[in-house]
Amino acid sequence: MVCNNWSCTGEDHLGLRERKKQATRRALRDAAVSLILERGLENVTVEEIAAEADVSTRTFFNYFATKEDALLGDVPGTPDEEVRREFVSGGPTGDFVEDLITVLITFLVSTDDLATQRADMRLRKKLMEREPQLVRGMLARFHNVEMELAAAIAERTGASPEDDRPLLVAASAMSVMRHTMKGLHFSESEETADVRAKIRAAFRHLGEAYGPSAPTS
Amino acid sequence: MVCNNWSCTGEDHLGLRERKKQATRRALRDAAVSLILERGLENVTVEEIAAEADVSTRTFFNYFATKEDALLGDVPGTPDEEVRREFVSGGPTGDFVEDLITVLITFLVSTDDLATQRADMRLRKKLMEREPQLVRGMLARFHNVEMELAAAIAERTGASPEDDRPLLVAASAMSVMRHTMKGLHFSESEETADVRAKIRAAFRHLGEAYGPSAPTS
DNA sequence: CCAATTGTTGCAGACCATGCAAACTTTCTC
DNA sequence: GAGAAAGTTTGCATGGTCTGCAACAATTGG
Repeated sequence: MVCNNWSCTGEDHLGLRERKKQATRRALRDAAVSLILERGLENVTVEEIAAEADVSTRTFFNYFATKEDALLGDVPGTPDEEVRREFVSGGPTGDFVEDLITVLITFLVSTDDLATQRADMRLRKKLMEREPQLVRGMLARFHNVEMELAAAIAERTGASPEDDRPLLVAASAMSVMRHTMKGLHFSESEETADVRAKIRAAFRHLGEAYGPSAPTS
Repeated sequence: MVCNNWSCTGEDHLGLRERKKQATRRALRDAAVSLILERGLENVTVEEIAAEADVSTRTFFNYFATKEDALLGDVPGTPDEEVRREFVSGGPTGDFVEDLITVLITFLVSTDDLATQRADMRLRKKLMEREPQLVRGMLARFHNVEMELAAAIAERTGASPEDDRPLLVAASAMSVMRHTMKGLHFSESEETADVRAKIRAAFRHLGEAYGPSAPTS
């Protein structure tokens, strides 16, 4: 990978135009995050963010629809298409919960390199603590993921379109994921296996709480 | 209950001032809902809503912080205090899931009379279908409920403050509730017992999906 | 180097939302 | 009841968000 003044993350053989766009986007995002961590969501205007990133206010809105968008960024879009296909066709292990966890994890780690990813996650966590209103927007994004996940589950289990249980399972799985994320620190020492174990424990706890032999905890 | 030109729902022995306020609030809410169902969220301004309710634009904002607020209204606030206390102290049946369902149901039915309640719910459903953006706000409201619920669960189970499993259980319970609400029609023929059965079935399904003897569906 | 494409910018304008002070209405007190 | 106290409504001014448009600038491809 090659680094220059503008870009350090993407593929190299992109045109100048594309690289500049990525750079501007990142500059805006960074400006938004740092200013708002410093002064709070209400005390920073789009105008100031744009100025910090050396572009016009108007340009800000060419990149992000709202101020929140600049902060929450391009969080978990769709899962990796390959992972999705494997899940739908019953893989990789054949165990429903284990395979579900695999999919959930791919929502967390996207295409960027791992270090950047983790740093972004830590920043996002800080932002949420500073400005709880942002949780709102985050939940909305998760809702989109939930829909995708439900579709995948329906496909894997062969549920009929009227059957809405896949929606239920997807919704609760997203609860598990949200919950697990809250407990993560996104530090260097956190291994994927640890994350998997945590998610597994959460599912197990739900199974025990709601399952056939429901205890009182 | 006594009805007059302004108010038909609340207690009767309220002062004139209070009755007028309730009436204005309802007028604004009704105006917002009907205009937006008719023309869409983007094509109705606060000015128009206020005009329809015969108050000034400024007054609108004395009642609601945002346009969305007028639509989603005073949805599930806190659960009935009495129900909460009973749940916390291990009642009413002693079975965790059953008692949880009881609490969830009280979130759905508040102090208003049942017919109004159901009509409001139907309207809200229509609004959501017409304007999916509103789901966002609804999720945010549910998030508050989730926190309350988690606190109640923690209290009942005696979990220590660092134990975050109550949060997990509350989150998934809210998923169940959201899911169940989607399947309800809020018609006159829907009995509380039916609702309870549906929620129970959903919990059971989760228990089976994630439980010890996890099947592949 | 020219032409097509794409990105940036400023401007005008609509709308949302809040603070403030004046006018008005209800309630309280005597 | 009359008048003071408390609470509500309203207009006005202001600042901020966001969009459409048209001119301008930069990149790309031949």
